[in-house]
Amino acid sequence: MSESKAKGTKDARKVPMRDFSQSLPMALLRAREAVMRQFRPNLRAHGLTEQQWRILRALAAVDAIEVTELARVAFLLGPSLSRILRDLEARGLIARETDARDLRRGVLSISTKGLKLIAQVAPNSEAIYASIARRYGARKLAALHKMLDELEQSIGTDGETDVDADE
Amino acid sequence: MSESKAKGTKDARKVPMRDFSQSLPMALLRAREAVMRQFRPNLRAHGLTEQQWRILRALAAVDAIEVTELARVAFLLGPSLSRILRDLEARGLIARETDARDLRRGVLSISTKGLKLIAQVAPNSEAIYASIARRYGARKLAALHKMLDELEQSIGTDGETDVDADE
DNA sequence: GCCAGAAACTTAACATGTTAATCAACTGCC
DNA sequence: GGCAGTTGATTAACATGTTAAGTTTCTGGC
Repeated sequence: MSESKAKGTKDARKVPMRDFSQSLPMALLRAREAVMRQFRPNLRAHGLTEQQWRILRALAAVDAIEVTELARVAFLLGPSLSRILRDLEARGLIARETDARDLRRGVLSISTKGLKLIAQVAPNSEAIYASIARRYGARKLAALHKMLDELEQSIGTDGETDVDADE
Repeated sequence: MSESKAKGTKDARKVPMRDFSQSLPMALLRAREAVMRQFRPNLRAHGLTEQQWRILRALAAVDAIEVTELARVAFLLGPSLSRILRDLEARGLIARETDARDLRRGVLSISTKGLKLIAQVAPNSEAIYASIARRYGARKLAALHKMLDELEQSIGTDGETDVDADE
């Protein structure tokens, strides 16, 4: 019933490697997609993408913030951020000015219009999150967060994981 | 020293919502990125993207497979898959033919050249994975996999999570 | 055996991810 | 005080994510 539809499934393996079922990136991707599938419709209904929403939330949490720092906080690469900021500014959801001490730096802040939009989206978004927490278990969710953080730490710390390195 | 550089950080919150630190999608994204950052250089050195690698791996594990089934297995959307298959076929890494019984269906398989490429990439890739498993802990990694699967299950099962739904 | 509707892909259009290159502004050093 | 090197940010170019529309082929009912 749930067997693969591929022909010759039985021992058709041609290379010595883990199966997808043991792929960590895949597992993380699948889990994330399952979560995001819950949020996207709500965001889309308000004309927002996931990344735009991340930026608005980050801006709403502070008075003002520089572009580079925002990229770090919202976990976006510079080029993506540049494009999105251009759009959000054009839509009047954010405001930007230049740092007087360092003309290279851009300083961003959310607009009143942006805050209103957040107020419209947040409730439903929070409810969806609560639903996930309820179904998965709040305690378990906290444990998952902890394990993900630790994974990030154990990887980020040191090691290039370069096989040919002496170490 | 490590405090936020944003001005007025203290209680600058303007909206009632969770902080990013409690965002599940962000946590999953960060963890995944930390992992992928380890693999990407190796793949890129062989002219492969993450998704192209997923497809080759999936094809190497079977004799032949249909496009739709491959999309499911490699967790890619149809449009992305179409583009990637076009490129991989042009590079001679895969072969495709049409199902004689149903001319709509495309049947894919990996080529000898594709298998050779996998053989070149896989060892290093496996070593990187082993390094992650060693640093994070094999037992813990297995537990994380389990929790991610359960998260996916608890979300995927039923519920639209629509706040306005009666349920 | 024909035709409406479904199914399997593919194309299209727009947004983001990713790396490299560019550009303007700043910093340190001589 | 001027220039090499660095930094903050954007632009460029290509690949994928995402949703909608289009194409070809099947399938079922008449």
